[in-house]
Amino acid sequence: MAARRRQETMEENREKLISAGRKAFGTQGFAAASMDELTASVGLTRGALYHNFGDKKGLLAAVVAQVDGEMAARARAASASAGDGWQQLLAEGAAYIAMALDPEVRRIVLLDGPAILGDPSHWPSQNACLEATKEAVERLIAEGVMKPVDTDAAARLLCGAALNAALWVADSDDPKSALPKAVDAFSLMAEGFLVEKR
Amino acid sequence: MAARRRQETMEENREKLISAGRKAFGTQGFAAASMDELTASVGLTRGALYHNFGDKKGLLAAVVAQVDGEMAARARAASASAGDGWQQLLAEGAAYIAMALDPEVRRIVLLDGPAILGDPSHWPSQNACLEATKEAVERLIAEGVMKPVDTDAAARLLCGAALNAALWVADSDDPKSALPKAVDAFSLMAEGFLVEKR
DNA sequence: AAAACTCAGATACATTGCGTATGTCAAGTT
DNA sequence: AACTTGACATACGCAATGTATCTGAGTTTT
Repeated sequence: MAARRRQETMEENREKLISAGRKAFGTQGFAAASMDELTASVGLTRGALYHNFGDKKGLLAAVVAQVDGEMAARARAASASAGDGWQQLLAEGAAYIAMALDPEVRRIVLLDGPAILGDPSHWPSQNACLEATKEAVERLIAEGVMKPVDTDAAARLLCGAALNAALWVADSDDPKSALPKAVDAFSLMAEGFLVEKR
Repeated sequence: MAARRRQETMEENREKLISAGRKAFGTQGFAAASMDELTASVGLTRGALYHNFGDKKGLLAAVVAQVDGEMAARARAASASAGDGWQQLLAEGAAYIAMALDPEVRRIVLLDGPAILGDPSHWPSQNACLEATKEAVERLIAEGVMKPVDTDAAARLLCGAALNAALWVADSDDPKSALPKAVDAFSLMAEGFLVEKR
């Protein structure tokens, strides 16, 4: 057996734990997830966990950062294939609503994340949804498309509306039919920020 | 000592526990609150807790129901002293934003509530914010003031935006100055639902 | 009114799970 | 080749939940 590099295996183990964390936190929730089971499921012990992430919250933070990053990437993709700046903002919103239909995302990023780690705007991962939305809002205000409002407030309202709507869609009796309703209502409400209606 | 009625003392003890729950859950959060300390603080033991509420979550549900009810009352009051139907809706939204500045409300109703008890729209207390908003939206659509959208979706978006904005205000560096920004942006965004701008 | 019964709450116990202190052995260093 | 480092394992203490059993004040029955 060829001697493995130390840093190499450590990185692999970190990745294993984060991956297991996504599964456990996503399905059972943060509180119910046992760190003994989690670490054993990837052939390690809690020793590895506490060495790498400090504590249970540390693993959650790492998991959140990873999921958040992936969400940002998908939102950018959705935004890029849209038309003008305004439609890009709407596309991002719709993308976030759609992403929040993933139970893992809901549980980890929308429910346990804020409850355990505190407000998303203070996360080390700098909550990608908020950042992206804020940048888009700043651009649109500069272009005179959107009315001049506080960009942080507007970004928060838009994200909050989208993500909260997603929670509703996911928990509704018929998610398939609720999704377009949520997206429609979101687009309509967002138009309140427009200088001139379309 | 006069003999106390059985039901009477039981009701008193339930009230004591709920009151202690508000304090403990509101300051320490659900997970960190010790039921031993909580019950002892009102001169009882966990026996009373588990007998009355089944488990820790049961107490949280009772606390949420109480706080939720009080919020609804305050929202109705704010709504009643506003002008026409549309302004009433905005007043309710502003009231919810203001209420969410109370740390107890934030922690219990906005953070731990959804994470532990599940989606607010399925709470036994029937989340008063959603209900009130939904009724207001139905009225306004019937009157032709608001565009015809799905009422559940619109209510969810409005509440989600308001409450999420409140979380932002509370955690911002300068809540005092953030609050009006949040209320302004909320009012502006809500106008997206209007048939004709004001 | 005395005996029988109920049940709200106390007491005691079993279980689980986190975090920490210490040990250990392979990978890296001199 | 001896020494050092540090990633992870092992073992332990502690806290907290939930459950099973007990008790006695309050209520009903005879």
